[in-house]
Amino acid sequence: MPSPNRTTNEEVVAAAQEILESGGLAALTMQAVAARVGVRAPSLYKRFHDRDALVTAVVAATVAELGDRLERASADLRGVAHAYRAFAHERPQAFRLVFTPYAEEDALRRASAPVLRAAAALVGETDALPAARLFTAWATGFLQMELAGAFRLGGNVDEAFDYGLEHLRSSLATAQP
Amino acid sequence: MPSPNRTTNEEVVAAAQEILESGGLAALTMQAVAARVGVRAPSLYKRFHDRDALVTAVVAATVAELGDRLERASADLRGVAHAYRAFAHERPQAFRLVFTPYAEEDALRRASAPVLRAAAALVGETDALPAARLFTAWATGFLQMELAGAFRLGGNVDEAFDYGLEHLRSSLATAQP
DNA sequence: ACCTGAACACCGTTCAAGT
DNA sequence: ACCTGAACACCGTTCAAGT
Repeated sequence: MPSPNRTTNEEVVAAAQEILESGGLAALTMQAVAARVGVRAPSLYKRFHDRDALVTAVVAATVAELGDRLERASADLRGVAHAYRAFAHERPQAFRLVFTPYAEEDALRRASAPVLRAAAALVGETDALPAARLFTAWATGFLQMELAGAFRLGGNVDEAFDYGLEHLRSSLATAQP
Repeated sequence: MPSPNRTTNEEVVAAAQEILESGGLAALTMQAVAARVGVRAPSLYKRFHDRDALVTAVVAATVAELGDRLERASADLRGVAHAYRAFAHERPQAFRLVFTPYAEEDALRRASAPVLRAAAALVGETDALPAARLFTAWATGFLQMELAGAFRLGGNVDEAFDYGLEHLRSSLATAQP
């Protein structure tokens, strides 16, 4: 065994996450990632089949971290909502990739467990799934629009988020159509 | 004037839209677009400053078409919602770019006029803006998740959309928190 | 005036050759 | 066993030269 490993998959993914966040997806090149971990680009192909596989691994790591954040947030829907938004603000580039074909289904399901629990606490187990979907769709769309700058049309964005959150909370808590 | 124009900006954008929809953003190369309109890639730089400017023009055309569709839909929130979803299904690749920094703010505002009117019809002029935002965020997030395949976890997606739509409609119609 | 071939920098990817 | 230089195909972009 003349050559020990000079890096690890985890180190490569972490380097890729940093490059993604500071320069966007276009900056996430095999050469940039390789340089950051101290190897040459061809070495990365021992670890990831191609650039797409590396991006997929980056998104998987992002989704797992998002899930951890939601787990640690206060367990009601308000806590989950604000943790979700805080994560999107800290990692806008990575967040934008969470709802693309790069994301794998089982990782998304694991990360959504805290949302499902918070929804169940509000509306009961029976209606938890549709309620969680309604909430997640709204929060995801809101953040996507906020990150894209679609809210520059005046008005306080923090207040708009809380307005939507409280509206959804009260409507979910009272009735199911 | 020895050389008349061999193409037009509109033709270039239309070609780019077709390539985007059939092969995704990565397939939208200057060479592919040029070939489709019968010129060489360098000619496109007479019309668009760079690839980013061309993609921006593609998104602007998409947003304008989306606005036309929403205008022609039946003017209530149900009609607008289903027209929005139908457009996303027909043009998933283009739709995905609508809420990114490629989209320009004034184009988005024009396209959202029908949503604002439908919201006003439901909740009155005073609360139309927050209601329209709540609806748009939900619909956008739902479609983003649907297109990303995040709803494969069983259940009828059409029913989930209508469930969310009716829930939002009734909660908007009854009370503002 | 518009278009193009040629050129350059850069990227993804492969692979034979190094240690 | 892992890493790399060299090579190839491809892309964005510029520009002098064609008509």
